[in-house]
Amino acid sequence: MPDVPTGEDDANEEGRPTTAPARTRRPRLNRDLVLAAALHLVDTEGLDALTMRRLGQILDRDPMALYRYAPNRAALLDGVTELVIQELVIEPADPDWQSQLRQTAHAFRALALAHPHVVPLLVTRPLSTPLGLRPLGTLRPLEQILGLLTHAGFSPENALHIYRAYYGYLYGHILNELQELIVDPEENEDLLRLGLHRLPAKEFPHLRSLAPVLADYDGADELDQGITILLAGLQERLRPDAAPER
Amino acid sequence: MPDVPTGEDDANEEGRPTTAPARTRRPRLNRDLVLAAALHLVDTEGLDALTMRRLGQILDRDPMALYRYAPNRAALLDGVTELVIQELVIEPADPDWQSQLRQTAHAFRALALAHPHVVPLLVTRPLSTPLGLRPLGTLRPLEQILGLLTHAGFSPENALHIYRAYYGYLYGHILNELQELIVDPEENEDLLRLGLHRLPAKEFPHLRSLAPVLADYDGADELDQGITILLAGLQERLRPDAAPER
DNA sequence: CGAAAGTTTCTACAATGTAGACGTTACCCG
DNA sequence: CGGGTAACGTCTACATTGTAGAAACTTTCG
Repeated sequence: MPDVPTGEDDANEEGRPTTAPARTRRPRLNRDLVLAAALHLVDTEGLDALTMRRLGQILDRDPMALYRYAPNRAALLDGVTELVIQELVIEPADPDWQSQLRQTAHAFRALALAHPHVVPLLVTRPLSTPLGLRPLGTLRPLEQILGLLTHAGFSPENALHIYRAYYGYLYGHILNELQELIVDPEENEDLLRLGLHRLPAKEFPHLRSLAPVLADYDGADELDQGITILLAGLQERLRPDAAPER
Repeated sequence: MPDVPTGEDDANEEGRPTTAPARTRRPRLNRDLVLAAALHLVDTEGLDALTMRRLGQILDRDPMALYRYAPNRAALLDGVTELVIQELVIEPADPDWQSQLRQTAHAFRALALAHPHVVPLLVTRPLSTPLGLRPLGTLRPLEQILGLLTHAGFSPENALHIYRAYYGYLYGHILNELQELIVDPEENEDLLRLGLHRLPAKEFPHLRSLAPVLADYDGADELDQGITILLAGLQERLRPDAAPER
């Protein structure tokens, strides 16, 4: 528990003779402040560190104060997810939809790598909320991509299909990449060798021999290849400017 | 809290004059029994229902007894994931790798739909364990797919790339599909309409107009299309029997 | 200055995961 | 078959968590 006042008695530091001094260093709370603090906490210490008490302590409030800004902890998590998703910027103006999608994919990847602990929320939290009821911020990328694609000449239905394949792959890639990466990259290779060495040679011949390849993983490149493949396939199957005929 | 003895005092039912009678209806516990019960619980009531106390109650043991079979709750969850993954069968013999991958994809999808509450574990739990240290059961599909692909003539490196793109898309599709489906399909359409209707028309024109299309979603078809696209792209890019030249 | 609305805190509680010591049962070997 | 040993199960206890409800404080505005 770092970066906390840690006063014995966590009242304000100087006594309170004057009426106004306690106000210093306690800007009025609001939802954005709370969520920002929550995100920071998750980023630096992981999901489990985000407890009401801990967050209250960081914001120098009683934990109960947080309930003014989120009805419960789950809502707080949703807020964090939304915050992260909102960082994603899409340029729906660009007429070159392929390069646009590619660029967005990399932006998304960067986002995920910047907030690895949030990714599990990102991919699973929406499972608890039906699409129609999600916070607007969460739906915006979907809308924008749809816009991008219809603007490029796809029928709405095809745009939706493309979006699904695209986001599907994107999510999956991110999960894959994080799985190979989240560990301390220093010991990564050793751990990998050691770990794979443990596997029974007869049962896992391929995996074992791939240790070196697994060790140097280029996520950006892997993503780019995947997107390329996908886009090529998509373009061939669903032509823009064509009637929906899939 | 259904299907539980619910005796006031949960000692054995008749007193204990004889020494052996309490044994009835209490088969000796073992890891598989515990995990099976855990999976069943998760399947029927969701992840949050899986508490040590609840599981102990179901197995008619003190909650502490479970710690003989899993060092902690997280390990239990991992066990459940592994259990589900092991249900996935892959036929590495089939020389037609494309149809094999397609078939496996559908098998995986079926698995996910059969255990929707486990999917979040499936995709995120591995994040906590470096690849080299995962339980064998978890790595087996990876190994098998690699086998399948090298057997089909791909270089090990290319096999790995294909695996990544493939599993990436697979994971992503599943997450997407569950997001559109997990709600009670009865009220699904209404909820969707209502939900989307809430969106500001100016900001979300495309999404709003897609409500009907969103409402009838054919996951199997969507998956199949995606796989087709991906495989086509892959085949074109990485030919089997060719030297690795990507 | 005083009332009303909005914030923050205090107190309290039920539920959870799990450590440690203790009892109980099953099994094995002489 | 009898006793010893190791595996299995239980009991008690505790620290931590989310959060309800009422009370106190702060700010705002008439």
